[in-house]
Amino acid sequence: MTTATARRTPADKHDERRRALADSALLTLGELGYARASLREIANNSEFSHGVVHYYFQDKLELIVYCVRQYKATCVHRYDGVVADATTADGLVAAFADKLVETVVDEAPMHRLWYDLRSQSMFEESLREAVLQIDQTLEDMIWRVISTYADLAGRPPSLTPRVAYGLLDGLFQQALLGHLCGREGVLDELRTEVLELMPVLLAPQSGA
Amino acid sequence: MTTATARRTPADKHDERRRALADSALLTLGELGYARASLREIANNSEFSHGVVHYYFQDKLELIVYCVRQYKATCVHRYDGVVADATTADGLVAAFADKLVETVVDEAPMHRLWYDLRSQSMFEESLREAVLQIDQTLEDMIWRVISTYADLAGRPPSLTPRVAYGLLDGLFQQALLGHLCGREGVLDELRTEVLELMPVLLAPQSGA
DNA sequence: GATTTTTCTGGACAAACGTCAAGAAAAGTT
DNA sequence: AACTTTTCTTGACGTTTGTCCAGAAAAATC
Repeated sequence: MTTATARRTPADKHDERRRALADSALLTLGELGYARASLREIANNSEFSHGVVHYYFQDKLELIVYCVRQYKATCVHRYDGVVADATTADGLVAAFADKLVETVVDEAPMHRLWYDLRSQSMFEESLREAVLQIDQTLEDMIWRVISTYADLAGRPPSLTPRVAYGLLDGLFQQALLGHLCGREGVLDELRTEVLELMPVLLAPQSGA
Repeated sequence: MTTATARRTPADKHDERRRALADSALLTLGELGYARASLREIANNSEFSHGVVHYYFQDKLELIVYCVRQYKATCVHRYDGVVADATTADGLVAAFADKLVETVVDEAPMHRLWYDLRSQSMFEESLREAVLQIDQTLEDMIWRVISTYADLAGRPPSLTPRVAYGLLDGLFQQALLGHLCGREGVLDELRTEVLELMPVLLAPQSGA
């Protein structure tokens, strides 16, 4: 039991299983949404049986919240590369816009789930704490982009982090809906919209 | 039967009943959300029995879509007064911001329902047509404000209607969530955010 | 006022839901 | 190898759901 392979404590294994179950559940949740994804459907799309859910989670809500928190962790560093690799202000904006478009395409199920849960939290109080935390993390994520952009441009941001996040989230949500509805050109629109919006988020150029 | 009081055809009465049922259903939907509002609960909060729903609507989805369309009709002229009464650019912005704040407070249930349904439409294709139509109407509504503002200020808008709506909708949604979560100061924040954002939506002042 | 048509009620149905628990299977321990 | 603990399966439970329907009640028509 003290071999090199037995490095995991039972508690670790328990957590690992929870993570695996949540990973699998996220797929079903992203496909069906919060309301229509039943525990049986979630279990059917996993390697587990439907009873095992209550072995690792107290109830459905705890599973959902755990899933969302886990998703947050993978999502919140999506634009870190954009920030790290940026050398010019315009380059950062272009890379950021591209990454946003890429996210709409590649991560559509996860993001509609996120918007679903945020809407549900307006009705279900037990979801609000997690939602507010995630929203804050996303706001921070966006602000890292904005403040780096401001540094590169040599101009301070003209809006608060909250507003900047609200604006970009609004655009993103519209684009996601349009994309899921099959509207043509919605991705290019998002890109140009972001390219036009970003300069506005900084204070007017002093020497103009 | 040809008296003055019998001016309504049977078809009219049928429509009237549908409207009354939808009005009642909207209350329950705004309280519980799309997923948790069952037809029985909707009927219980109305003057009808749960069976009558299927007399006036084919299924739950048709009722929901009808409700949302009906809500749209009452919602889309909320800012008409603001536009009509405005005499100066700054006055319009102030009145608009006040009206937005008032809407967050007074119409929170209806608006969280709207966000709920828009999120659901990302999963349920049968909701998308109605959602896109309403979104377009809301975009038009916002654009009437923006273009009037632009006229009064003597500066053209610097963004497309789609972007303007996306931005304001993002701010509004954040404020609504914050308000429902009981966060202090969120209403004043929304007001100042809008006051700061609106000038940005117009082209830079020519003579500055 | 009788008859037809429209409107509404309340119960019944199958299906799906979250939850639970008894016991099998596997893993770990001595 | 015997035993304990952990992990998982399976079936069952009580609700709740959307939908349907037989028939009552009301309205309209003649």
